[in-house]
Amino acid sequence: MLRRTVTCGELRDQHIGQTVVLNGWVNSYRDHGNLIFIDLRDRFGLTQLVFDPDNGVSQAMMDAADKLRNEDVIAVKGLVRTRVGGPNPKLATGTVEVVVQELEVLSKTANPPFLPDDLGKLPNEEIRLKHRYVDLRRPRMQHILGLRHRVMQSTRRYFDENGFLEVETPILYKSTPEGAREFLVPNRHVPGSWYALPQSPQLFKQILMVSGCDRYMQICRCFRDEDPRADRQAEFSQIDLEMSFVRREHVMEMMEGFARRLWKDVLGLDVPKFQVMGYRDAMETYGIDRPDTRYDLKIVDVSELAAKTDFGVFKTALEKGKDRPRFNSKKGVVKAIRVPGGGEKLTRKITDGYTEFVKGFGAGGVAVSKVIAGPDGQPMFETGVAKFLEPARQEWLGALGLKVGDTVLFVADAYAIATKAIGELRQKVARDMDMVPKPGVEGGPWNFLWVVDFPMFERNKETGKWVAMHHPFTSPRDDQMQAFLDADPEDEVTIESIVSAGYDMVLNGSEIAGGSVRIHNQDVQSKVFKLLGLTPEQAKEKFSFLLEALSFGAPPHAGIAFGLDRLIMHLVGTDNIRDVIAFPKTQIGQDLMTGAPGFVTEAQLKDLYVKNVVPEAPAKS
RNA sequence: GGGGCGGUAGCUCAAUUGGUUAGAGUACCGGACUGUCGAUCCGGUGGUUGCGGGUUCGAGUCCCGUCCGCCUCGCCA
Repeated sequence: MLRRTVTCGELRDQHIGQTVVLNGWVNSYRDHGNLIFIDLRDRFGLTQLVFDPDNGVSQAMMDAADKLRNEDVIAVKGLVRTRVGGPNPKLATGTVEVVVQELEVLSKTANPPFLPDDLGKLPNEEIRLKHRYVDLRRPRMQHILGLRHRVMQSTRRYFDENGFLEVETPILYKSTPEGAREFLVPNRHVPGSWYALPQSPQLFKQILMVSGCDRYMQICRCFRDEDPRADRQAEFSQIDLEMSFVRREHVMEMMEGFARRLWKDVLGLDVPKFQVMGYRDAMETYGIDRPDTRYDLKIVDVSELAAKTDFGVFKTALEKGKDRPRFNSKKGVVKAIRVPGGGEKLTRKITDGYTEFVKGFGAGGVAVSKVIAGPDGQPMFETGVAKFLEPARQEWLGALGLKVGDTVLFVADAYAIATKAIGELRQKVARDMDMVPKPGVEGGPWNFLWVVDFPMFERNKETGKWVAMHHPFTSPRDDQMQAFLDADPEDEVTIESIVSAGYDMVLNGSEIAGGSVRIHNQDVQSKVFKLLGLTPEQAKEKFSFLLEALSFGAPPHAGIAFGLDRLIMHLVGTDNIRDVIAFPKTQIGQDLMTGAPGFVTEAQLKDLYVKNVVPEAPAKS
């Protein structure tokens, strides 16, 4: 085989006169009869080859070149020269071409299902996933694979420099049925016993701290058997981290430094200092715990003013029950968003759509009004709920900062519903108003944000039981520790007021990392388990190894995990997680290329003491 | 589990109100062509309209079921 001396992205004017060997795929061929051009492609770029009979190409070679087709794999030896037909500015190698002297066809292709270019419309995703090896040849996909690689390299460098130890943790792990649904793996040695695949290495990394590792990192695979989304796969990757002898600020500082390094290494960008926002502020002002601060559209609580109107919808909502346990006993709320310039852009049709939209989150609808210039030139309300606002016109204008041309949107409901609905509505309005910058390098800005001071516990909607908002190993904030230990488990008001030492890193409205200071004290851990309704026996059965470890000299420790796939999505500017995973799965967990998951033989099942109870599932014989 | 959108040639799409032999571009095959660069020109092959039923004189089109892909709610400690 003719082995390459240069890649297809390498040749420049300085190489003119050299004899080189190239290997690659035929990206396109332009056959002029007695003159044939080939664009040869590899991961590194494109180079134009010429088969030119005026330059000593034999008839046999012309015949062979004549048969070349897109995606054939070839090796060529030839002379680098200036392009006779003028440069091609679209190619990095566009000033030169290689006059072929030797051709070796390494592999002929069958007619490919599609051509791996980024020029036209992509085939549908089903086809791309089935022939993933063709799809991955596309420059765009090669770029993403390369960027992901660079992120992982940069990650390892940064944490190595900062004293972190890369340690692998088991994939075959113990089932702990809290949290996400688990993937299970039978163990043939003990009939009826099962491993679970880890939702995350959470407990192992804590135990590594107790083990004296001091600082741990791992780029690890995690498994959660829940329905996927555009930004979520059942099998995904985390950059998993844990540190000993630190408090919240130390972790946040280290991780902010990491993000800053990543953006510098990968994109060459300097990221400004992160904002820090309390969970409560995030919920009040943005209606979500991961605010997108790239656009303003702040949410304003107008309950007090709304109570003074004669609008029945507001009044009814304000009478609603006290589902606002974490903050105070206030009942229903009325929340509003001022949309600058909405009067023109947000048509009746669009705002009618908003009512349907918020119904999806359980709210009744959206009340709308517009601010126009009145007869005296001063702003006044018109359309929608204007007549209910007009009596207190100045108060409303003042409270919301409304100007002529604005639209104001209201959602009135019980606290949790109104907050969620208007938070989602805010994001939809921003898209409709074209206020959301494009993602990726051309877009920006990069609004990094820490969200802190989450509640420790929240009520499960169905069972009414306390559940840990982050996970059961999250510590109360240092200044809340004693209050937590002293708290009467029946004292609902106190329990829900306890704030944790957790933190989420949010980028442009998406959670890219989450973590917490961990409990390193057995008493605190036991109290958490108790509040979560675990008896000491149950806690022991599930987590005895952790409790035991904590009893044998546990250092204060804290950690965080980054969603690697989401990080990459931001860095490349895509909203499809499958684009950043080499071999992703579909919505029902299938790999369309390999056909996984598949059926297994009865003999395999018998070995595992597992019986198939789905009669229609055809087992292979 | 619920809601929405989609599935027609290898690929991207079209096909009037249910009406002739389901078309076009591209890929592929054959031919022409010595400076192209998403080459061009001429000709050709290529279809279980996802699958299974039903309605009808007649179904890509209407109805029922089902499979698959995507988006989404629930879910994701």
